[in-house]
Amino acid sequence: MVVSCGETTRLGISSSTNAAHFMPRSLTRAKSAPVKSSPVRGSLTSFQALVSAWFAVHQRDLPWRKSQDAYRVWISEIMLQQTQVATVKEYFRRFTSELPTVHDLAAAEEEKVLRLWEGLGYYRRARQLHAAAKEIVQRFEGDFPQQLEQIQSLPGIGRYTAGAIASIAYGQKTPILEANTQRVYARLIGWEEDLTTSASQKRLWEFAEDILPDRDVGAFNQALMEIGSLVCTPKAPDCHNCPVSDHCEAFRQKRQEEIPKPKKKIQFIPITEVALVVRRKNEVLVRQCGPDERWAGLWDFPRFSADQNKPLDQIEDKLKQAAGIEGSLGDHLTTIKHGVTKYRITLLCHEMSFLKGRLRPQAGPDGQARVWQWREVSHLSDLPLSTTGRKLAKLV
DNA sequence: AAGACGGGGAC
DNA sequence: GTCCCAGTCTT
Repeated sequence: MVVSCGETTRLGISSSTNAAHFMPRSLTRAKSAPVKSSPVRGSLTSFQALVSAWFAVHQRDLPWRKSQDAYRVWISEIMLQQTQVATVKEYFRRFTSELPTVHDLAAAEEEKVLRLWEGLGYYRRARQLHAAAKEIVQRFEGDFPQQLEQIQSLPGIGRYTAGAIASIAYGQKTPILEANTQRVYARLIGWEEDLTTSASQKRLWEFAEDILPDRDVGAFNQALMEIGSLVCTPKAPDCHNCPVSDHCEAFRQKRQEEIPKPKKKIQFIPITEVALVVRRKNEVLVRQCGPDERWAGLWDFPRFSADQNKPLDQIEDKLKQAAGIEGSLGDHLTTIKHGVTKYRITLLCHEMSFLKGRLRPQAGPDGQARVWQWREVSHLSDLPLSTTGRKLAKLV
């Protein structure tokens, strides 16, 4: 490790190899006030310089890096929550092209916002984004707030996203901590414990704050995430091409594959469901999902949980009870297997022809009676649907 | 502290 | 198949 003159080593003034006695008295520190040791192995300024230099060369060309406009930074950060960069790219382009400003978003119909979000998942993000835009127009007169606390007060914005926006859009010295940086930081400090405990989170946020440079914080934060994404990967991290391997405790111990501890895996629960394409002339029956269920705000075909062994048992009764209409079960269309959080769903899709009855009136998510509706098949493209709903709609 | 919330990329 | 992803919000 190279320590340049004047920098503090990890051992601070207790190091016997530093050049303190060659320096003017004014640059040395009194023993009675020991300096806080560097948060990383070696010197912090060296670490920061290596991170920034690496980023200048290796950063990807991403659509949200073309400007620092707070609105665009915000949209990208929300889209990127639990969602990979590759997936977000095209969604970001389309969304910001259709709704270029916070005013456009605030004024848009929810249906339009959800349609732009369709396929991205975690749809609450889209509804909260929409709600936040309205709040920004009302509370902040259309100007995206700059104070960290105000940013985080917006729906859908937690500590990570607030820190990301404040640093990237406004250059504020605010820390971030997300999937990439949790892994990077845990390795840098050789953190042994499960990352999900509150003690671990506290330590990692503290580290994130301790390493911040005084300038270009937004680039620095993005650089650490980029290193996590491209170099310091969950499996087989590319330590020999890592700009900060000299500063990494896990690498020093050759335990980068063991740190951080793997997350405990979730036990999947297999379930069987039936979706119905209920036809009445050139219309089909659809339903808007309520605010407290999966795909809240999106539309879906009538869908029922079913017994794995006899999934179609009493299916006509289930439809009658839910929607108030009578139908006759028809052909099997397709079977779609998909996962939602901890569930592995086998979805049997069947035709059903309309016989008689009037749709049961029910209050929709906004209080209006439109949970169940007949929709022209040709207009299904206007409705925001879940991914399975869209697959089914394409077959209709 | 744990669970809910989606869908797809990468191996 | 498995693991993981630029998290947030609610129990």
